[in-house]
Amino acid sequence: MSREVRVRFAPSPTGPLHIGGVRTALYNYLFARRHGGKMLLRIEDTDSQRFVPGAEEYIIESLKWCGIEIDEGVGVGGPHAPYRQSERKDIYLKYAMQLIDAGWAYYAFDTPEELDALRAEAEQKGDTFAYNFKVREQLATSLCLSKEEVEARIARGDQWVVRFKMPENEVVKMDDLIRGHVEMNTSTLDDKVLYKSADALPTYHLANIVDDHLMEVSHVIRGEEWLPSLPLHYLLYRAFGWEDTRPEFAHLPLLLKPTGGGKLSKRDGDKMGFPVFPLFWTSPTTGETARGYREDGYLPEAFINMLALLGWNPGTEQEIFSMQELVEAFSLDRVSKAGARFQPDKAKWFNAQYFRALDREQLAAIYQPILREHGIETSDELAGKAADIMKERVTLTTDLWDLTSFFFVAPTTYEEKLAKKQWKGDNPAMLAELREVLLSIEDFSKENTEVVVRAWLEQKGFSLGQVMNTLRLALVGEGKGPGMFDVTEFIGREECVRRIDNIIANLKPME
RNA sequence: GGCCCGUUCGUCUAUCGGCUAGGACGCAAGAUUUUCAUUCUUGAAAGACGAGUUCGACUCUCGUACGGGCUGCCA
Repeated sequence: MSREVRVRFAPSPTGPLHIGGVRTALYNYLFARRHGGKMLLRIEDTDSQRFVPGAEEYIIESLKWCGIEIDEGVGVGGPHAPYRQSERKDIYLKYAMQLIDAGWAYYAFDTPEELDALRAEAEQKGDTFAYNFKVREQLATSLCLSKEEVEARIARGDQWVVRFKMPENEVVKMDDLIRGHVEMNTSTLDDKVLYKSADALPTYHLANIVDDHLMEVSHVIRGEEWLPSLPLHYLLYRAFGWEDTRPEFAHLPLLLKPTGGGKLSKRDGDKMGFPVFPLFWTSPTTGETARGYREDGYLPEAFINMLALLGWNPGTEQEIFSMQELVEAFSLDRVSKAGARFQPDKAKWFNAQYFRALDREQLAAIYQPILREHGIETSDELAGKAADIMKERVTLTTDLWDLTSFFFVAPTTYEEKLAKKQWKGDNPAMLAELREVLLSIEDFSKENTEVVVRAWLEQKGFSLGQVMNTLRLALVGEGKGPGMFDVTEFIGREECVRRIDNIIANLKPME
């Protein structure tokens, strides 16, 4: 049986998407593209309590920044619209009732308080309360209440939920594309809530199965935290009579905190010393903010490349992958089983690799907004050139200004260590002489300037290091930066002279 | 606690019974360099433990330990 590949990314809008979610979306996307299928975006907002305004927009913008394209779903539309579960409300009740009618589910009237009490009681005895075959006939459920009583309770407006009637002692045999064959005994499982009358909304389990079926999803690729509910999902497909079209499942290894203490979560914010979100986020309720990869100066291609390799590998030694290359190389059976700790240093390395591959036009586009923030108006050509000269030293795009500001702004202070070493003895006089040499140069290209200056220093018997470092002190102010002839060419003859005059006038020789 | 999943260098990983266990990040040393970087070379660094299967186990089986997930009218 081969059917059209249709996968979905189905986040819950309870806050910003974290990088684990992005990776899940990415693997879904790669799988869809690899097999010529469709990528859907469904918003699972069935928990009215945890809904966070702005989260959906954030998710969409994040995917867009990452280059993960949605073929069908929220923000795009499609044949199975709507794709927001809160807008599909009326669909689910019917299915919940169908399950009750078929004996696969039942009404339960326990209040949250009663359940809390039962849990507390069990805990006191060192037990864990489970809502299952052992207790369901002793509780306020349609399994033991009379039909009249059930109807009366519903009619009078008592709140109820629909629970799945988990069979007793049955071994559910499941197959996972990543983990292989998995078996679980239903006696260890409990009767999950499928539908809640309080807000007339299904829970994840029901909505998920119904929507995946209705939307003709062929493969469910999701985090490993869902593995324990797989038997329930299998049983739901069976209860609905949809086993023939039940999707294949793949449970991805979790992304762990770098400290090793559990799975990465939204609450980690950026307290780990690196962003856990793709984009900057401001909480609409608390006003709290969290850093994002985009704002921190990462290139989306580098970010994606890094994420792709966290839990998957191509089996070759290739490390740098464009999205297209990822699509071509991706396969679920090369996804690893063990959780992966996120490693911030590697993300930086990827970014540095991608940054140096940028051409001047791309560099200018990235650098111009940063320059403007610093009050520098310049041409795209010069912005691109400045960034290009220094690009091998850039890790994050936010490094750019620190690394290249001297191209645009003359130094006002001089690094003490370098000044102590260079601004003494004959060096000030030597620099004054070099000023005249520079003034005399007609063709100020770096190649020509270098020829002239080298000839001069050889004739004078100066050492290259001495001259260059003193000149660096005058033009850059610090012991860093590109080759000095890159600097002279970039800032031009007049600016060179001006900066030399500046240091001679303002910095007293050391001794 | 119960159920489930996992376990190769510090980290991400390769190895699908024959290994001198490979690569990458990071780290260290050296070389190149007008500074800082880059680059290049080299190095240190791993099969959780115990049984079994086998001519042979990192690879298969079982147990133990450890890690993780789930155990909500959250997803």
